[in-house]
Amino acid sequence: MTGWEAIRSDLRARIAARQWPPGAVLPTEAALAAEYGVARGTMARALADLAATGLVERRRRAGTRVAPVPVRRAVLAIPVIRREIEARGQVHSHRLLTRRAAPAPLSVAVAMGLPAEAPLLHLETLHLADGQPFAHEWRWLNPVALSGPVPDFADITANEWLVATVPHATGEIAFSAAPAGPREAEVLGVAEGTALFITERMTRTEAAPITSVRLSHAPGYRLVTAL
Amino acid sequence: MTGWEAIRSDLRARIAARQWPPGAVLPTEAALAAEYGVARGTMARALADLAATGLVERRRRAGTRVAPVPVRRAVLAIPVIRREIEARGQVHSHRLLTRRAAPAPLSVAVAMGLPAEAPLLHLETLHLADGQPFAHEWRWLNPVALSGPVPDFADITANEWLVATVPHATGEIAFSAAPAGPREAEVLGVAEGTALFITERMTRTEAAPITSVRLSHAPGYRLVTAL
DNA sequence: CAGTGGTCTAGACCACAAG
DNA sequence: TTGTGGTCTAGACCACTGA
Repeated sequence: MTGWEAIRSDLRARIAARQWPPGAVLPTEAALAAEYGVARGTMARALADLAATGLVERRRRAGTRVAPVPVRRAVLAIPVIRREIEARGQVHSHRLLTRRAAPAPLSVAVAMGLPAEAPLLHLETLHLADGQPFAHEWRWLNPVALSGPVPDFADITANEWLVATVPHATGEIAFSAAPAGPREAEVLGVAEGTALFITERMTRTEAAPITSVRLSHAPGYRLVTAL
Repeated sequence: MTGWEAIRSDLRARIAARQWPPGAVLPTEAALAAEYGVARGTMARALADLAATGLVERRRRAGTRVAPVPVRRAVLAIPVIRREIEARGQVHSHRLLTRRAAPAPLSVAVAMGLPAEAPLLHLETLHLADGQPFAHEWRWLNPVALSGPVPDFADITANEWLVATVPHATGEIAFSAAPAGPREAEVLGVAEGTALFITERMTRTEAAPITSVRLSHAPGYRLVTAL
């Protein structure tokens, strides 16, 4: 463990031991730096990290205090599906079920910030792990946002093509639960109404929305992270 | 926007514009610092932040390269339920449905790393938003990990009492979807089998496991974050 | 107004891993 | 072996905000 990480750990321990109970003010950066015998910059790094995880709150002039009602922050890793499946030691494959140009349904147009009926490309894909249905992907692509030609997605998934072509765009992601509709039930091989874990992603560049995708995961899917 | 944040934005834009395509190596810290006219420390800060979000990978001697297959990392804020409801402008209330000492069921004992039949305290709580069922909480508490007396939880929720008493412990959190069981259906006022969003949390100190809790959210619940 | 955190600098040494 | 990122230092100025 490096220096500033050791200091961070020690501060965590002292907070957990209630040396500074929730709401209490810690000594200033300068005082703590002196106590630990490090430069103020090092102390700042440790404290900034604690603030980033929501353990303490920092304000100029007011100082650093232990969060009274902590809002824990967890980092969620969101890999592409292929990676996710391969990380389990399974083989990923996919089947492109639908590929057609279509005007945006109203809900999709609103979510993407496009006019209703905007021309989009619609893709429907089934992802498989070791040949078993893993997730159903329902995607809308904005061809205007993509300069080059769009592949036919028979060999490469839209996700992988996009991260290679329009890498590192921004967006939002949402998680929810929903009953399987007729199409999801058929494709995933489950009963209609089965509880499914849903991931919805909106991706955009500064210039234009790129894609909106809804992933319905087969039963048993769990999203896990350290806290 | 501060200096290092502006540099981070600019680097993001240059990567998105494929000046450095996925897998490409960026100039060294020193070179970039010279280009932007800042100290190496400032450059390091911007690059470290990009690495933390998974956009670039950094290794000593090998340099900084754009992540070939980006694993995006999103920060998830996990507030206590009261805060979550109040943030929507609704009023939080709760009803303690069950409070009893009971031996741990096998699944709970395994999850908490305790011997089977370990004596635990079991709490069942319904959380309401503006009087409407919001979430059903099914909690197991390890009294051994709690030094002081345990309140009766009629007035304070277990969650709020815990964060005030055993603040800032570590643990894991998992999200999934499941059909409503008979109890959840009854308490939340939904049909049995309804798709519910499930949050499961395990919390521990270094010394001992503290609590295991399963939250079943009423339909319509969504967990949203920026990407 | 004055004290606090936020940021930046110029320099240094070290750990690591690629060549 | 040596170039790269990772970390640390001592100092400085500034922005914010509570007293």
